[in-house]
Amino acid sequence: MRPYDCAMLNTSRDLSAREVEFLPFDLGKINSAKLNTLLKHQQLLHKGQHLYRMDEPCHALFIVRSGSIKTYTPTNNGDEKVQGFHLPKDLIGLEALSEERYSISAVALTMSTVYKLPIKSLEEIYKKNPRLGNKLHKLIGKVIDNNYRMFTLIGKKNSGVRVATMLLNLSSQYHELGYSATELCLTMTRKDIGNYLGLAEETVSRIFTQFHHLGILTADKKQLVIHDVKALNLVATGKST
Amino acid sequence: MRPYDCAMLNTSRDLSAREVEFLPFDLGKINSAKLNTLLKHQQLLHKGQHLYRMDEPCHALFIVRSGSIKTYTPTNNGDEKVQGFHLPKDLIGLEALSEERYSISAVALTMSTVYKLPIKSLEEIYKKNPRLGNKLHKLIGKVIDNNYRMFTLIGKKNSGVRVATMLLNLSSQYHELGYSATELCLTMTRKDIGNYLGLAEETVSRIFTQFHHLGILTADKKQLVIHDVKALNLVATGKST
DNA sequence: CGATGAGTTGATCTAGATCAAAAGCGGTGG
DNA sequence: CCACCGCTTTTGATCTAGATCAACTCATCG
Repeated sequence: MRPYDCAMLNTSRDLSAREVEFLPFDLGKINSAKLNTLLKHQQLLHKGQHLYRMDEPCHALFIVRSGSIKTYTPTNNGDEKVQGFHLPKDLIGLEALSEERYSISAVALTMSTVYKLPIKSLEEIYKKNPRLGNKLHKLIGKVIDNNYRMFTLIGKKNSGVRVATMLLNLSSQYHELGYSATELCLTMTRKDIGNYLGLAEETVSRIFTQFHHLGILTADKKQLVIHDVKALNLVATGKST
Repeated sequence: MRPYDCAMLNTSRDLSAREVEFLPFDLGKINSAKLNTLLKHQQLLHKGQHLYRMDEPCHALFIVRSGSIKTYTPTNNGDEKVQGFHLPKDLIGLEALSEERYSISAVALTMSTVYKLPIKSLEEIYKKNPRLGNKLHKLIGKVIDNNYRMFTLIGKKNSGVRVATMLLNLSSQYHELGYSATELCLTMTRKDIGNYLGLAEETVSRIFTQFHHLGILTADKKQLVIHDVKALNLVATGKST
């Protein structure tokens, strides 16, 4: 299977059948004309370009369509806390619902496109299309559920488990998108990975070489090849030595 | 101001004006009869009793009305990861929206009461009462926003900052509920606090005595008195020595 | 080309974990 | 009422995973 390709995409406003596949909803009865009235516009982001910044007023949520988005909290001292890496089908911006103002920032790690879901249209979705509203709820639940998994990972697990788990998550997410689960492109730096997992970049690097020596994977710069998914799973579940 | 009191509460089905104050919604136009059709039943929990357990099917969200609820993820080895402590007005159970099955467990730390919000009624809320639906969205946003703060706290901050921040959060939450911000009852053990913050219980204990020596607080068993909120804030923001 | 940033590897240090012991304190049952 | 057990908390001593510091190698790029 082909590895994920961040190649250029069509950026027209209307959703084609192919694109609709990429939405995290089971669209069933909803035709794309109807959907277009809810998902207004899509937006193209170049590498390094921000989708939104902390403290900006929030008028919309976003669903990633292609590429890779990093969310992070800037800290007083110029540093940052990486909060997540978001691939196609991911919903982002929920954290802003409470204050109608983004409380974190989102930046494109590669050229990316996102669908814009105006907050005003949420009400309409719930009213006119309860099934879609239900899907949205499930997505919200998934975000929160995933957060709890992260708390366990960062609060209780050692560096090897953290890195292995993160790589497996990436792998399965790519797989669900129809790409290779074993050969993929890390869109983020070692430093970003470390920051996300509560580790130093040197530690991440060491774990990578350690996994390489165990024959589990090969990580050459951004290119990652997983040779032994089973072994990686054993590490992630703490069942390895 | 009186410290939070976990005393016995009336457990009748209908909401009195006094109780309505305790809901996290700005109820404005909504009269309590109408609300009763949405918030079915309330539930009394004794100390140690579970509200729900991981893997159980989920039919409802809950809003804490009184007492103190701990959520946690049981781990394979009989241990657990504490995910949160929930006080009145907190919404819990969102993580179950994605699978219609709870992915964590919730247990009462003191005698508590909760309002039950059946998932089926969510649709109705959005349809018939968009204002209330909007409030629900804000609550969801708040939960997620708070999760990001926790990621930063646990991924980047040292033990002193973690404990100070947690105590200040508790303090301000009690304050918002109309209780003393400086004199409060810790409903959880040191072990729970440590587990929640990614620290050993011994570390939490040491931080408490350290804060005591600095004149910041007195923690005698469950009883906490904050003597110097300003200093505690300095610690929490990393601006202290 | 120089420069700047990403990645790797080695040496050293330290915050906080772990291990150990003891004290306090309910609760229970005879 | 007392003896006992189990749980929580505290404090001290020791250990270690991972941070930090430092040096070097590549790529990429204006």
